[in-house]
Order: sequence, then C-alpha cells, then structure tokens
Amino acid sequence: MIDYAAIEKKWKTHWKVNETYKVDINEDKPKYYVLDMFPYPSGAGLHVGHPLGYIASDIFSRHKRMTGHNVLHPMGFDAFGLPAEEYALQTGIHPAVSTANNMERYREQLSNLGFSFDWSRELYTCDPKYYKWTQWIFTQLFDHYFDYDTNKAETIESLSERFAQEGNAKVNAAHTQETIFSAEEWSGYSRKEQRDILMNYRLAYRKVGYVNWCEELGTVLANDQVKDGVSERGGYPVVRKAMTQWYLRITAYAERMLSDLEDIDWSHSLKTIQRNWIGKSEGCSIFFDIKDNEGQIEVFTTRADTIFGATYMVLAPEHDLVAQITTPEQQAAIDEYLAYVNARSEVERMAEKKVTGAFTGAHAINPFTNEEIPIWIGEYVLKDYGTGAIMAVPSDDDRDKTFAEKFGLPIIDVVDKSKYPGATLKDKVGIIINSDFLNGMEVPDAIQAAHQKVEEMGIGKAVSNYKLRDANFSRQRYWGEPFPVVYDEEEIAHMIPVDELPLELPDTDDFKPGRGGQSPLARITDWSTLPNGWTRETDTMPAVAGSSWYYLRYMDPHNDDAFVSPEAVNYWESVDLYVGGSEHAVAHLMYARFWHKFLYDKGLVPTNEPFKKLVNQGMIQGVIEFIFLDKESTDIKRFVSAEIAEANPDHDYAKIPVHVDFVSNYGNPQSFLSKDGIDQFIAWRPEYETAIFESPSGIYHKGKVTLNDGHDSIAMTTLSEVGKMSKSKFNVINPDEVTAQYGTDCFRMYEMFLGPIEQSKPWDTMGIDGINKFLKRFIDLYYQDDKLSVSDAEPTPAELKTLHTAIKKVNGDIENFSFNTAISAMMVCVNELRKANCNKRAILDPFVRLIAPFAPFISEELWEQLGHTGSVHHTDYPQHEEKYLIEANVEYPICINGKKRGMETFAKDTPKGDLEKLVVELDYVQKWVEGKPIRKVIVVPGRMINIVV
RNA sequence: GCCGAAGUGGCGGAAUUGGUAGACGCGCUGGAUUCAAAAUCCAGUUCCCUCGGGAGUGCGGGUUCGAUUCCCGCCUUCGGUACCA
Repeated sequence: MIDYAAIEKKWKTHWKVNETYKVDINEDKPKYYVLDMFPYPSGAGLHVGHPLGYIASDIFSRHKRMTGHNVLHPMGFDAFGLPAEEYALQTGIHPAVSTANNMERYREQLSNLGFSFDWSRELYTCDPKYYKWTQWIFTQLFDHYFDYDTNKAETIESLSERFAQEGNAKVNAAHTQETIFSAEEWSGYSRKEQRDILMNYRLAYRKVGYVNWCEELGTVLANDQVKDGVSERGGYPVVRKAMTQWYLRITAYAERMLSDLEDIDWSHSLKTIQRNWIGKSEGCSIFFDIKDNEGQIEVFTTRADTIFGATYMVLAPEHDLVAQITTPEQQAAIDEYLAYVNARSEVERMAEKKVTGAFTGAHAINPFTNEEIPIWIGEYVLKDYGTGAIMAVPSDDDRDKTFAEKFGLPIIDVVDKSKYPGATLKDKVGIIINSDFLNGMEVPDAIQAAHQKVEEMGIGKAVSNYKLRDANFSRQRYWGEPFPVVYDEEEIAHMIPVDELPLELPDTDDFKPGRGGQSPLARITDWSTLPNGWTRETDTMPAVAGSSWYYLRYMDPHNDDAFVSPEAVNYWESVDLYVGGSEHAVAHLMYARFWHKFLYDKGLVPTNEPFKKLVNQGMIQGVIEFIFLDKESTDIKRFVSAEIAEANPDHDYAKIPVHVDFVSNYGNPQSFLSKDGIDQFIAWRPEYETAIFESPSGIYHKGKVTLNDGHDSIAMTTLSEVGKMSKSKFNVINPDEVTAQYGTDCFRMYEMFLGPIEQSKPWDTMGIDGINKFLKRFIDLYYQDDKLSVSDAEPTPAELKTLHTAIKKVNGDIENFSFNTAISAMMVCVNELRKANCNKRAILDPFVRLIAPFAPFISEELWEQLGHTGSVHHTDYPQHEEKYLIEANVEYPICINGKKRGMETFAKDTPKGDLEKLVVELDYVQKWVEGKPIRKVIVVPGRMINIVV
C-alpha cells in the first residue's frame, strides 16, 4: 500500500531543492510558453473549480517538456483589487497584509497540487518592482497618439511639430479633439491650451466621464456593486456623477484588434464575443444644419437610404449642443428632463426601457428634404456611441417609432417591405419609396447611392463606427497602482520620469473614501501635495492595469532596468498556449491585446499578438442547497422542506441557502437536513434558534423532534440547484480535503476524467473511486507482496501492442487537449496488462513516463524505485512504434443494408474482390439475402463490409 | 431579441475524415472470497420483445449503400450580451 501523503511531501521538497522546474533561455531547444490566467488571491482560497485549467496546462507543459521543448510555465498573482480594500474597510486589516496572507495560502495550495511552475519567476502586481513598469507603460501611452495613416502609435512630439507646421485639419489620428485649427492658431495658443489639445490625441488621456456615485456611502461604486439602481450595500440611491478621469484610447486599435483575430488560434465563440464587443458597423456620418444657429449636428447612421424619412433628431442628454440650442420657452422642460436623467443610474437606464425625452425648441434642416425637423433629447441616445446624436426615422426603426408615437411626431414611410414577408424593421431589405432619387432602389443599393450623394454634397462621408468605448482607467480607490502623474499650477499633467519610478503607494490605515468621492489617497495630503505646490494624481489604476502585460514580465521578472529585456522577449516571444475562463473575454483579453499591440508598434515586443492559442476551460459548478422560509411567519420563524414548498406554489417562501457541509446526500435530488444537520444550521445561523422546521417526516423545534407516523427520523429535504461555486452560496468544496483522502494525483486525474476541458459541469465525487482503483491497479503492476517486482523478460507482441496503442492515443490526446480520453486509454492499458500478468520492465518503464504528466508524484516515486537516478520529468516521453500495432488479421463487421449482422476475421492483405466473394457465401448472409439480388458489396478496407440487396 | 455552445443508457461521458453507437468510469444486478462486513476479484448491464427479432444519439424531414457526424425546419438547456443609430 502506497502512502500518498509521504511521497507527495518527499517529492515536493525534492523538486524545490533541486529546482526541477526552473527554466532559462536555452537556444538549443525550441521554446514553448504555457500560461494560466492570472489568479486573484481571494480570501476563500482555492476551490475545486480553480485547478481545472491549471491541471490541464500542467499536463500539457510536462508533456511539452518531455518532448524536447524548453517550457516557460510561470505563476503569480493579480494582487491589487477591490475585495482586499472592502475587507480592509470592514476589519481594518491593511490590504497589503491580507493580500500577502492570501497569496501565501494560494502558493501553498498550488504547490500541493504538484504543478510544475517555475516559482523563481513568481510576480505579483502590488509589488513596487513590478508596478514600476506598469506605471512606465502608462507614461509611454501618454507620450503617444495613434496615426491612422501609418496605422500605428507615433510620438506626441511628432504630432506637436505637425500642428506647428500645418494645424490639425490633415492629421488623420484617433482623437477626441472637437475643433479644427491652423498652424498660426496653434502657435498663438498658450502652453496650457496646447497641452489641452494634445491631451485629446494621447493614448492615455483625461476627459470627463461618469461614475456611479452614492452620496450616503460617500463613494463611487463599481457596476456590480449597484443593484436595481441602489447600492448593493445599504440600498442607497446611486446617481451618475461627472468626474475628470484618465482613459485609454483602446478604440484607436479597434480595426487592428478586429482584423488580427483572423490569425490567432482562439475558440470560435471567444472570437465572436470580441468581434461583437468591438462592434464594427459601416455607415455614414452626416452633418445637419441647425436653424438660426451656426452649429451643426453630426450624426452617424447605417441607413442613409432612409434620410427622407428622418422627421426629427435626438441628441444624447449629455450632448454639448444641448445647452446652446435650447430655446428659452423649452428651458424649463429640458432642465427638468436633465435632472431626471442624472438621477438615473446606468443600470436603471438599461433595466427599464422607458420612452422618455424632451423637446429643445430648436430645429435642424434635413439636408435632403430641406424640411425643418425638431431636435429632441432622449436617454435612448447614448453619448458615447457614434456621435451622440441620431437622425430619427420612425418608419424604419423600432425605437424611433415608439418615441415618435409617444410624442406625436410625424412618420413618413420610406421602405416598402411588401416583397419581403416576415422581414422586420431591423432587416435591411425592401424597396425605397417617397425618397426622390432613391425611389425604386433596393435598400443595399440605396445605401450606396445615399453615401455617394452625401459625399458629393460635402455634408459627410462614409465611415465605420465601433461599439467599443475607450477604457475608463481611473478608480477612486486605495488598493491599486498610483498614477505616475503630477499636475502643475496650471493643472497640466506631467509624467514622472522612469528613473524616479516606481511611485510607491503611500501607507495609510484609513481606507475610507476621500471628500466628494475622491480616492483615499486624497486625504494623505503630505503625499499628494509636493513642496513646489504641484499635486499628485490621487486616483489609482484599475486591476486590469497590472494584468495587461504580466505575461511579458514572466520572461524576465527581476529586471530593474527594463520591463523585459530584448534578449528575453526575443527568445520567448509571446504566449504559445493560454488557458483560462471565458469570463475574461472582453476585459482582460481586450486590454492585453491593446497594450501588446502598442508595445509592438514601439518595437518593444517582436509579436503582434500576445496569446497565440487560447483554450477556455469550463467552470466546475457547485450544487446550492436551499430550504424555504415562510415569509408570513414573523414571531416564530417557520422553515419548510422543499416538498412542502413545492406543494404550495401560491404561498410566499424565501429560498434560504444552507451550507453544504450540513446537508446529507449532498448533490442528490434527495438531499436533506437530518436532525444533526438542522442543529448545525442553527449553530451557524443563531437568529433561527427558535424557528420551527417542518417536513412531511415531522417537526423540529428547539432541538426537539416530533415525528409523523411512519417515519423514524426527520428529513428536511433541500432544493438542489446547480450554480456557480462561490463563498456567498456556501457551496465551496476545497481541494485540500479531496487530496488528503485520495492523494493529489488521483484528484488531478479525476478532474481531467470528468469530461472535455471546455465543458462546465457540477462537481461531484461519485466517480472518483474509479480513478482511485485505476491508480492502485497501475501501481500493483509493479509490486508483488508489497515488494517491487519487475522482470527483465522480453515482452510479448500482445503486451507491446497494448503499450504502444496507449502511447499513440495519449500523445494525440494531449495535443488535442482531450485528457479524459487519454486517461481512459491508460485505463484500458492497465486492464490488459493486468489480465496478461505483465510485470516486464520493457513495458512498465515506458508506462511510468507515459503517466508522468498526469500523476507527477506517483510516477516520480516509481521511477526512483525502478532504480533510475534523475527525475522522470526530465526523461523523454514515450513515442509509439507503428510496427507493434500492425495486425495480421482484421475483424470486419458484416452489414446487410447498413445493419450489422455478424463479425468475420480475414487476413489483413485479403484483396477486396476476394472479400466480396467470401462474404456473400456466408450462411447468415445467404439467409438475409433470401435470394434477392445483391446490388453491391461495399468494402471499406480495415473498417467494415456492407452488402446492399 | 441577438450572439455563442450543447442535447447520446440510471449518471459523467466515448465514437480522429460519413463506416461496428454506448469505449472508459460511476451506479446497479448476480456470483466468488469472508463467521460477517469492508476491501478485492469474476460476470452481466441502451430500451422493447412473442427470443425470430425490432427500435434507438432532443423532435420532424432530406442526402447516402451507410448519418451521433452532412443539409433544411423546429424544440429545449446553458453561457454571453443588450436602447449600438
């Protein structure tokens, strides 16, 4: 009997002392970079869901290593983040302390799972040595703009020189600059004015944005801290508050991020998510004149063909023109509406789609009809999409139609869809009517014709628009990277030079927000105010900052002179295989691609994309168990079991989650709370000490059980629902318990055996004993009467065939990330070797190496017992030899009209023609044919034979 | 609504290019061993059946000698996303 705990301890120490998994640049071997997504070290520790991807990537890494690659497989922590700060607010424990503790726990748990990380490369984002370079990359983004003509980032100095020579009219760059100026005007601007204009071109820039502001809590809230328009904590109202914040101009890279998706090996679904998120739409921008006003309204539309049906316009409530064009008579109505909009949070706006709006009193001129059309404002038009203004075509757009109907605005039909039954307003089909020169055209042609006309008239041009928005990069929080930014007396932003970085996060013990929703850093005035009167930026960066480039730092983690050395990055290039959850599809994976492309433009990295291949692992879900609280019970709380609640669907019950540790038959539909379970529940939730627990089996009250007839014990059945495994759902299963019982290797293989890696599935340990038995039988092959017993006899052809079949299958399956089938191939191998009583070294020696990536501890132990020195993980992976797989005979299934009727064995080299004749003469074939003519005999060599009658 | 993924025994799942449906494992049934149990081992296990067979991969069609696999139309579940002009 093998002592798993002892060998795990032994080899963990051995690997650490001997630096078994340490890796360095080695030009003699092909490199391979395998990366797991950066974990956030939460206080709850690892649960059984986390390791799923780590186990898969570890098996893959070990396999790559054993097939001659120099494998970089690092691990570290995404250590800045909101949970640690919230925890600090509740407990007073400094985020640096709780984060360090959590990381220690993670490190321990991860190394217990036998992962082959090179821990000498560990990094964490809250380390000043690391965030020095996060800050430095930010300063680089600040110093660059994106030029659409060169299609890459260029220095801001070169832009400044161009402005001095020719103004900005011809500059084709990503920007938020609203005015056009000449070279002369530029030279006439003050230093402050020039810097403000440059700010509108920088890749890291400041602008006014909106945050979820909660007055009562005095703080800014993240979207997921807001529920139904009120704060999750306390339920206080949340409004939108304007604040000047830092943004990253990710939109500049929209087109490149979209087209480069073609070249990377990511799942189809992930690419689609990113494509939709970037949301390219092709259309046309058109300027509308405003009656009695010099300004113009620019709109973006994909349906320029419907412009004859544009009977009014709508601006976003935040649109800059609103104040200018509102007439005195309408001022009150507009003010009232703006107040209403401001009181509504983003979330609320999305949740209830009410039709609201107000008339500005102003009119625009439809450039095609020359009609005056009213200008409204309405919250369904978004400031950040397109131009923040639309031409409304109520006859051909659902939202415009609802709006027009509510406010009594005119509707002109411009598209005849009678030829397209079933087409909705969204479909771009039909024949144009009531539209002058466009009449009679099909919609797609009319769109082209309208674009051409718009350009001829000089009132706009065909453009692409993207749904993607620039990234808000400011957080009014403590636990994040400080911006390397100081402001002078004119509020001009200056970057801190690299030799003065890192700008360290100042220490404090007060994590409450500063005044007016500022970051806690704003209260540390001796830090935020400099001796010369300049001030520091007091906001901090979001968690995505550190995770946007960490994969590069692993290549050269201790470098104080550069974010990564050219030598390291030219060797390791980029991540060959990235494994992680699809929940990062639009945040982390977008930002990292954006940063990488910027660094590529600067020549600082040799590749255009950071992650060549990406595999999404599924989630391991948990089962959440509930009992039902009668909402009408007030004095004495009354709980009922799941079947009582089900029987009374009209009664009002609250679903109360129960900690899964108390539940008997956990995970089964018949899960229940026994008397002990109820006792534990009450100990856990003392507020229910006096509650009554009612089930068909009896009643529990204050520790006493009254049983109903026919029952000998109480069972409160619980409702079982599959859901996310989460601390808040009380259904977290910790891997430590499983590994203690079965051993780490068993746990690793069981998680892989559950099914395809990309599929989500609920955790249950029902089948773990199958893996346990398999490992025992595997080890038993090597032992006789508790002693190692391996013979040097020649293996039989059958034994070699068994082994090489497994070798072939396992190699292929690992490459395909199909670990469940690789394991079953090894199971088949063990079963067959057992039947053959095989204990031959020539078979068992390769088998240890074959299983090594899956079961690193057991294999290492057996390898040593077999008398080898050196780690099994540094040996060569077995490769199959075709000669052992060749069979002299083939067993053919014999089918009549596609139905299998029997099996026949023929020599492998029997000619097709002979097979056809032999088969037809078989007794049972004759019986099935019953004299009917045989139309055809199909022989698929090595596969099957089909007789068609 | 839109986008994506997936529907196969009692359960997790397998079937590499259209070629033996249900590998492997769990569970269950029977047997061996045991005073007994656990553990272990052996055998069986898609469903129906008149023991000849018949049906069968979400449902309904189609292509094919042959379809879990390809095509058309639906249904269900899960995940993402949402006033995107």
